[in-house]
Amino acid sequence: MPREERRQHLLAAAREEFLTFGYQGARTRSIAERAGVTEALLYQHFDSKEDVFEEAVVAPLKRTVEELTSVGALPATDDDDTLQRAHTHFFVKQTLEAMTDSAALFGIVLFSNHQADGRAFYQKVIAPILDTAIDLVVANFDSWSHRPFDPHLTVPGTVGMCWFLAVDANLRGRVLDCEGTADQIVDLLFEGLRGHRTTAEATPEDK
Amino acid sequence: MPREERRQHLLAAAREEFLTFGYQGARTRSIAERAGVTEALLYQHFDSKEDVFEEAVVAPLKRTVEELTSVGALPATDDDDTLQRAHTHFFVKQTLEAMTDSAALFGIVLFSNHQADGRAFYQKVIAPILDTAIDLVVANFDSWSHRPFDPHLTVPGTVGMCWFLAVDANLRGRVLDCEGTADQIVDLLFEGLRGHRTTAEATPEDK
Amino acid sequence: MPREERRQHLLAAAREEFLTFGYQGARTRSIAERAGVTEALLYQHFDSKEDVFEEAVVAPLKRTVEELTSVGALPATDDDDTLQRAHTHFFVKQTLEAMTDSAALFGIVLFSNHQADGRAFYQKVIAPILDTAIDLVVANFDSWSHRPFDPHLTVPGTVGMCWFLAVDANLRGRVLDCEGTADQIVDLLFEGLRGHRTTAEATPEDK
Amino acid sequence: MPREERRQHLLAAAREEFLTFGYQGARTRSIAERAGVTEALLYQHFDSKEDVFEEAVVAPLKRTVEELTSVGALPATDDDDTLQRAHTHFFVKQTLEAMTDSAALFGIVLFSNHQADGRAFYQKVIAPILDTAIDLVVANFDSWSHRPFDPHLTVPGTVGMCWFLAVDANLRGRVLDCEGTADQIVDLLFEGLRGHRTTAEATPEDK
DNA sequence: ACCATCGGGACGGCCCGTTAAT
DNA sequence: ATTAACGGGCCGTCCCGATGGT
Repeated sequence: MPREERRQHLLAAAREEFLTFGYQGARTRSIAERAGVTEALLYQHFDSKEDVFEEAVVAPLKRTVEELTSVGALPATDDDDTLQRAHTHFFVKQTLEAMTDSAALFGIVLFSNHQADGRAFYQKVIAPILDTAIDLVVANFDSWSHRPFDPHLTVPGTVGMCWFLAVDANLRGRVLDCEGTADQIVDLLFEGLRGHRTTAEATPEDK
Repeated sequence: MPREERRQHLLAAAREEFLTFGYQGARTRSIAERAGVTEALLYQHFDSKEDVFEEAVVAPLKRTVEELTSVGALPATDDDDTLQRAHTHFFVKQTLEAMTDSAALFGIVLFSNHQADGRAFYQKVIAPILDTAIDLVVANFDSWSHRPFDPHLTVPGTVGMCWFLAVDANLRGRVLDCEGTADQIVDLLFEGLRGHRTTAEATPEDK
Repeated sequence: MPREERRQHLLAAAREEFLTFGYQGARTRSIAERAGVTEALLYQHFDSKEDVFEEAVVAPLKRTVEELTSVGALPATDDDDTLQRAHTHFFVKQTLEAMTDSAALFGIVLFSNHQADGRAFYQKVIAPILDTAIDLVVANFDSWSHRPFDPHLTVPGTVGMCWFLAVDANLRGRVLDCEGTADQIVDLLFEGLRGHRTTAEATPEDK
Repeated sequence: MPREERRQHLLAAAREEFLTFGYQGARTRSIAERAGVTEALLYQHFDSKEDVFEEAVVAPLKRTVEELTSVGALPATDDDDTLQRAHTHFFVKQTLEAMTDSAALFGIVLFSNHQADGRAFYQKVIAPILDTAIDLVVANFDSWSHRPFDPHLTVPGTVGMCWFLAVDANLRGRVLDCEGTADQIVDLLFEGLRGHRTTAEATPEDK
């Protein structure tokens, strides 16, 4: 088997193992077995267990996060409420989709880490992208009409919703309808639960 | 030292250790050292590492969850929007406060567990209380005026917000202002971000 | 409870435990539990686990062996075959009875000892009494009529028979009829050693 | 070193250790050291200490016992006293030789076992072959002339003699002359069991 | 004086992550 | 790419002293 393919097999096996047992609970032996090879071979592709973890779990997560960042950075300025909303919808959907695959990975990295450094990962990888997103929202603050709100709360809050919804679906063994869920989240964010008197169309279609 | 006190010391030490390193990463020796005793003594108070984990981490978490359930079960029926809102505010604040202490514990239990059984814990402990809360919302559905929404999304979504906000504060090393945060969350939930035309007062006080 | 009685209880409990699990397998905790007391108390009556073993297992065994020696030393000289036979019968029966109680104890001491010193016990305690018995037989060698035989084989051989018969009964969960068994053994021994009158009487009572 | 060879080395080392200290007294670390390797390697060849015991001690013992059984099952029917005697001689000698190697192993298995299951081993392995031998004797009961006797006593008795003689030699640090000992034992047995011609020849050759 | 509770140094079985030598 | 091998360490607990209650 070509070297690169073998490597990918090993990474997939490692991801499974780490997801199931966490970093400390994962066994290099099991990883090798999952990939159908000997342990020694694993150590010809990677330097150490930590290296495997980095490549199998942390790296993909970083990639996911970076994609989200670039996505969020899209159009920046526009004075239209509708566009703002479409923009948010896109971000939320993207986040949900990312979480569908990676919700558990986040959990592992944040809470089951090698050296109590979930905090480090968060501060170095997650927090910055949240801050970027917040900055973006702040930058657009005047370009659309809205009630006053604090992006330092709404942005992490929204991400938290997405994460937990993905975790919930995952742990219940269901699949998340990203598109529909994104619709509802965005609607909730922009309109709120309460019926708006003037916008007469809301009341009749009560569920 | 009296038996019960020693036990509490050990539990506190264990909680620290588990929070820092996860279940598999925690060392029974370290737990004992943190409590200033030998490992042997630890095993006179608990049967096994798993037992320690159960008592130090899982049990308190269950207690927290149960308190939330009882809190959520409060008044049930009322036809006033304001009351509904106050009610929600209370629940959100309670959740935030619970999360301030236990956010990381949840992470540990869900993602760094002994036998890949975070799922089991979720399905047996967390999911039911979410469902209870959802049922409650459904029961009150007709007692107040609101736009159509799906509690299966908004309830977990709100909890997810609270959790992540707590995790965020925790990992950034900040403290969360539960009261203020609850205010904002409830406002966001009920009113949405977008300014409501009729309520003319929203626009001027733009940040 | 009076000190001596408590001590006897402890010794009995210890004997049980040692018989069941051997020296290394026995747990001082279990011994105390069997006696219904705490471990600490055990150590007020005995200095160490080894001390307990010595008093509960080795000492009784020595006593048993010494009784056998004194028994074997009885009449010493007599020129009568019948007396010789009665004498042997007495010794065999005594041995069988001793073994009924102590067969397993011998096993423990010889094969499950603390420090590989089953050999030492054998050489210091068992071998001498075998040698004494052999000397006795040699001393009486000319006082009765018999075929030539080597006491160095027949004496240990006889003891071996007794031991194994007791072990067999013990492990099968049966009780040994010492009297009847002794009869048969002696008959077997003598009709082999002693010269026979004629064959006539043997054949008819064939089974 | 090739796997199988290493395995045999380990088994030999284990046998030594178990023979010296019994099951509970044996240390897996010592076994490995005796074999000149680390403990970790021991556990790549065997699943557990008990597994090692089974393979190093119990299995060889079973093999020994089975050989004895097949040996004992030889010619079954013959009407000649001499043949009967030769037959017995063969069995006794075989038993003695087996015991020379395995006497202590028997002791270990019966008296120093992991879980007080010497009894189980006896009932499952030893008792059946004794019973087989007894049945064999019973089957040949009418094919030769002899005094009445109970094989349920003489068969275990003979085995007991052989065992103890081997144990005695072993613990005294001597070697057993199997051939010569077998001669004497058979002589002892038969001149007791079988009817005798006349006494005349016995007396003069007194030792 | 008797007894139990608290406490620990030491080690036993097991095996994990990792390297040489093929 | 495998087979053989190991240093080190974890969980569990065993045997045994002090230190207080009654």
